[in-house]
Amino acid sequence: MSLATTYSPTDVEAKWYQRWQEQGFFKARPNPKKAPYTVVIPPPNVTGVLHMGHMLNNTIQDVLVRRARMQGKEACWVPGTDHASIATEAKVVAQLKEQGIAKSDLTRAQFLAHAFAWKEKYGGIILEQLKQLGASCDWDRTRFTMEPELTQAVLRVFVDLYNKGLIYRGVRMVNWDPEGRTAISDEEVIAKNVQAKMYYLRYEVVSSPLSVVSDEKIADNQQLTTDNYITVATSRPETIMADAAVAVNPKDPRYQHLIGAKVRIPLLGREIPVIGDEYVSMDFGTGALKVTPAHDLNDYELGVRHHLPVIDILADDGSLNEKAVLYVGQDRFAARKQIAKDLQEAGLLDKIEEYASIVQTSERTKAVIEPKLSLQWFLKMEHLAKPALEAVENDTVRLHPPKFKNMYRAWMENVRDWCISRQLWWGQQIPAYYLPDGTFVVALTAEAALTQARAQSGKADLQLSELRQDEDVLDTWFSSWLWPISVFDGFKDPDNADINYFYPTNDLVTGPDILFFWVARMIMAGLEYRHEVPFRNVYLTGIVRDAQGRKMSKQLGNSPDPLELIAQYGADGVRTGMLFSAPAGNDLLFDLKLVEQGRNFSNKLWNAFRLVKGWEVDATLPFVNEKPVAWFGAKLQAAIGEMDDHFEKFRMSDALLMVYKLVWDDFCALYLEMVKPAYQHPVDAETLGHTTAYLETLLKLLHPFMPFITEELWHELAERAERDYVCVAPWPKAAATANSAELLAGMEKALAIVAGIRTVRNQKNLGPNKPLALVAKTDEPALLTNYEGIIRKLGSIAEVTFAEVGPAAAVSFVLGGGEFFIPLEGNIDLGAERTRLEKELEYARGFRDSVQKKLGNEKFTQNAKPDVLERERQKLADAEAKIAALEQALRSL
RNA sequence: GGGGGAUUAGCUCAGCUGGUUCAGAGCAUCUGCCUUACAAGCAGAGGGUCACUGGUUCGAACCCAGUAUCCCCCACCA
Repeated sequence: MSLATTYSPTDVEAKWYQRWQEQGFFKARPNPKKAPYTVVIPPPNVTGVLHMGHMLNNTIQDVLVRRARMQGKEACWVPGTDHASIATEAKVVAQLKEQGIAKSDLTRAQFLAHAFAWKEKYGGIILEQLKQLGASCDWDRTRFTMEPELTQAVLRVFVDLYNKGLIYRGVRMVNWDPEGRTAISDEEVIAKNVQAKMYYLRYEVVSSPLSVVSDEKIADNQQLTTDNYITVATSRPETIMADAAVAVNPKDPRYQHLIGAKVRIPLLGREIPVIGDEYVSMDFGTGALKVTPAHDLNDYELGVRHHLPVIDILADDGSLNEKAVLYVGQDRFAARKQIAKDLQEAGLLDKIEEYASIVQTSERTKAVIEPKLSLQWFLKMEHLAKPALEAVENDTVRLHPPKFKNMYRAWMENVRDWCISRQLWWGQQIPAYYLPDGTFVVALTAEAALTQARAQSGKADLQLSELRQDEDVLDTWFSSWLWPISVFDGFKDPDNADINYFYPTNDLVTGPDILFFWVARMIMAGLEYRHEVPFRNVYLTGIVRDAQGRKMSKQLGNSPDPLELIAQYGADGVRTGMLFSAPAGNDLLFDLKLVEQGRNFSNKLWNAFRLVKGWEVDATLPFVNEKPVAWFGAKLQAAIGEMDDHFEKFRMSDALLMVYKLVWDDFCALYLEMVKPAYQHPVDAETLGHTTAYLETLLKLLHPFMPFITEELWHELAERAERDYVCVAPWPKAAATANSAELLAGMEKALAIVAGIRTVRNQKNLGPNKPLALVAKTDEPALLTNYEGIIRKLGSIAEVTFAEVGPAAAVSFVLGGGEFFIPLEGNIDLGAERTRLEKELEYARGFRDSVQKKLGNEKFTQNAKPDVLERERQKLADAEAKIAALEQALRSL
């Protein structure tokens, strides 16, 4: 035979992916005769490239989708990409910068032209990469969150929510990203622990309040305040120019007397009041707090309570503006260093302490966030969150693993309004139009806006050119949250065949990092716009880490290139490698060894096929493999049932391991070894028929995991009709065979005898093929007779005989109540044999005693369930039999 | 600071409502084999007082309490 001994995936994979596409197997249409099975892809960034996280995520989706397709469902996997507003804009800005172009030099239209050019060049690379992985998406349905149709959906939703009073515009403290120069949502802010410094600054007291101050109090607190100054602790000395007050706790005896006094901002000299507010903790810092309403949320609220002015000294890029008076134009961090130095020199800095602090950073740009008071658009969340929380609480949407339910609840119960406006260009521009009088209207189109504006202003001659559209775009997630609906055009045409059939989708596979960003909001949008959850199950994958548990990163260089891996090990190998170590919700420690294992498994399967394919049939031969065929049939049925169970519970790893062992251990190592004819001998027709059928069933079970090799072997195994592909073959159904328990138990005993023989071979250093004799003293002679062929073949036993007393020169082993002897000439170490048997006997006795004790316990026999009792009795009987056999064996030594 | 999860063989994890063979798998390790499907392989073996302490129970890896360690999420003390 000319088939190579190793399987080579490269050509095979490309070929089959193309054929599947040609056959249109991945295309899904509403089909009333079939149940829908829908998955929408978490759209990757349009300019992204495949990384290991995508590999895992999409492998899992593909396994689910392929299995559903085989189960006869109308499987629809919708692919697409996300415009990733801030990330993509940042990339484009960086690229332009390299070309010497500043974003500020471009008009909006010019910038967008550059951005779209970039998208045309790099967009969609990732989708091509997914094909190499084998992803069985319906590519005709590929969508992009910023394409015209989806933009329409976004605008419709914006207008609708505005009209419902859920979207409002207002000045609020928001998270400002000075790097991206845009506001971001609370979810896009990541708290980072840092080692920071605490600066203790002196604010000179310039006027005393009317209250009488006792000398005593001043003396007590000499260190902190004197008549001359009050010391304030801050981590941000550069913001003193924005100070509006110094706050102390009114109960604080150290400072009470100063409330109402004026102090002078160090260096700057501006006078600010000392105010009293319960908010201030007396035991933190010096107990005196500088209040900077423009640059801290708490300070802002303090300011509102005490009618303090808001002095915003920071420009959008994080540098100090002219309101700062000092350090104008310097970056906030440079200014911090400088002011510390200047304060020191001026003798206004008491001390600097190291201090473990937390800074808020931007998820995208990593820049330190500035709390900034600004005019933004917000979406009220309360109304939307309530039903979305309920849907998860009552398991209408199930999170896998369920531990995420707690996280989800905590977030939902504390959710704040969503800042949806971004000061960017790449995204959906907010459909709000400002009139010359400063008021605005919200409308789907400029024309509609004009009509509204005329009505609102009472000016019938108002022109379109007089309206100015809001400059901001919407948060990317404001389009992503509509994804399960918008990909089926559910906003444009809410009653179309696709949305009615494919929505709600079934399973969503994504990472827990976007549980709030995306998953929670999709549930909200689904309930608001379809009155139905967008999916039933959410499978949350872990993070792909390296074998040492470190996150994969470019800096560490520990992230393999997925395409390189596929080229080297085959997509099937990589897919199985990833799944071998991917229990839901747990981080996955990626190890090349697992991919190797996956590749080796492909090879194992290939060789099993090679063996079967190479058999010559002789139709005149009788069917000699009844037992193995019946046994493997039973094994297969049991495995299918267990696999289905694993799938229902989203235990993909377990399902894979199940079929892995079924193929490798049961089919290859046992079944094929049992039935395979001697070298160059033909096989009987019935054995070949059963074996081929089994192999086909295994290919089906494996197909969701290893789509390529299974398709290849499916076609290599037989001539197939035009559309007979394993990827659309019916998923095997578990059907219990009548006597399967008996078959399995019988074979298990026979195989234990084989294992006993092989152990003797190993211990005595006999080769695997040297023919041996087996002498059995057993109370189950029928078993031995039934399985004699198998024992002979797998144990290389030439002759099986029964005897009441074993031969003297023999090695023996005890199984159940039976004793088995391998007669050997010469090299028997009687002493060693005795020791081994004695050890075994001691062990068996100990076991028997413990069971006996249990059974002798009245409380046990009264309380235990009957089947448990029965099992214990059986255990006792088995132990007794074994002890008897061992004793007998020792006597005959 | 609040909440959640974890701790089982060298590693990664199963162990589903407490009770089948005195705790399982994969990988790794060790021993022996190039036995014509496969050395990307075959056969076999070793390895765990189930984090610790106490409690409930006839019976605990599993339930309860406490301790320790680790991880995750949330969080406006300057």
